[in-house]
Amino acid sequence: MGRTRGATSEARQRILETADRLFYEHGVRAVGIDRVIAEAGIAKATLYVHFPSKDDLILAVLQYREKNVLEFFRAATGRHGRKTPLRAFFAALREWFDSPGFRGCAFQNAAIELADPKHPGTEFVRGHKQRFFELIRGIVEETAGRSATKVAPVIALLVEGAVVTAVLQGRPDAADVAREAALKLSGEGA
Amino acid sequence: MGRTRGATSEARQRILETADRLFYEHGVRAVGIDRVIAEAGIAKATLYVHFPSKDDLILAVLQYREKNVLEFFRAATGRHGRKTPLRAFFAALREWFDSPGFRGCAFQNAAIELADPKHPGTEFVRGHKQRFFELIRGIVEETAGRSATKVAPVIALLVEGAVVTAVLQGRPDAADVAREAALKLSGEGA
DNA sequence: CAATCAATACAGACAGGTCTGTCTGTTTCG
DNA sequence: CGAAACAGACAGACCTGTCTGTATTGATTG
Repeated sequence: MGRTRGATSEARQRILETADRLFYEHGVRAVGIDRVIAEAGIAKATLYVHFPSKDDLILAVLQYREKNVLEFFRAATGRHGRKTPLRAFFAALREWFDSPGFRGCAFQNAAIELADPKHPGTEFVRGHKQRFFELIRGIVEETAGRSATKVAPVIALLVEGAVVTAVLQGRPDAADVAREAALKLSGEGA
Repeated sequence: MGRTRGATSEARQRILETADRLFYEHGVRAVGIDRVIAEAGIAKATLYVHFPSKDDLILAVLQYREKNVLEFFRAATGRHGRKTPLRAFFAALREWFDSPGFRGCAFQNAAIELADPKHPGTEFVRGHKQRFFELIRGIVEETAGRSATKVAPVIALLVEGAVVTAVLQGRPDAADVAREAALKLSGEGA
């Protein structure tokens, strides 16, 4: 092995994917480095070559995940059939809630586990939530026009609330409650 | 020492208060038993007499905290001046967000950290959320009458969303966004 | 009143495990 | 040869939970 180098390494990618999966399933603190290297099938030294510390790995995983998350919602909102963008967004949200292994927002979860507002991971999560809000605001604007400035923050709260509620209840129903309220708020009616 | 016994022990109470504070500030996993006993000023054996394992302590702390939380909101909602119960509730929510050391919902945080839906702590949190919802529903009913059945779940989502948003942003603004939306939904107008 | 007993809490060593991060040496492949 | 990854031992810290032995205190009893 040992062909590519730096940010495009195969081993690096395998580490990211494995850590992402394990961190999401069990939490960033509950999963040790040893478990990541065992399941990724790589050597410990290799991991520490690519990520100087576990905190660096956590941050890299969050960045890696954000790409996928934003892509998922943009794609799902884009390929809406006859649905409006807002309806398509909530369909994607519901789809996410229904997906196997759903355990809420990985960013929120990580921020809570890190329990330190100055941790690089937490700061990244803060940025992510702003970017996610911008995504929502863009979608709301397409439907609600200039009243979006007022309703977008409310819809964002509904979405956040639905995520934490769904994961705790183990049921996706909260997505529908949030959708109905959001449609009404945005003037789409139920 | 050694005067009282069982559930009324002074040492037991000191353990609960200390663990509650530490668990809330740093998380249930980040805080070790050694730190609890050091800051509570009790012996390790004493802790294990009252709580057979750390998981038992976590559960006991959650139960202890629920008493205080429900009391806080019931009291705050009860002693509203000219405010309606719903307005008083959101005033209390805002007060909580502004309180020093605010770090979101301890139950939600614990459930995320435990990352196991079958853990006794997680199951208790699930029950707590139901009880908290009933509290909200009761308050909404006093204002919105029979439409409460429809709007109470939405308001609950707004509240949950506001909590996680406020703690991540480090700002209490989300409480006001949620309040305005909730008042409108409940027919109180802005 | 004085001696004793039971309950409670104390201090802290200890075992056995896990954690992160470092390091040595080997293998694979271009 | 040289770059990358391999395997895995190791250090040092921390974790939970157990255990031994001591001190304090209220109640009991002679």
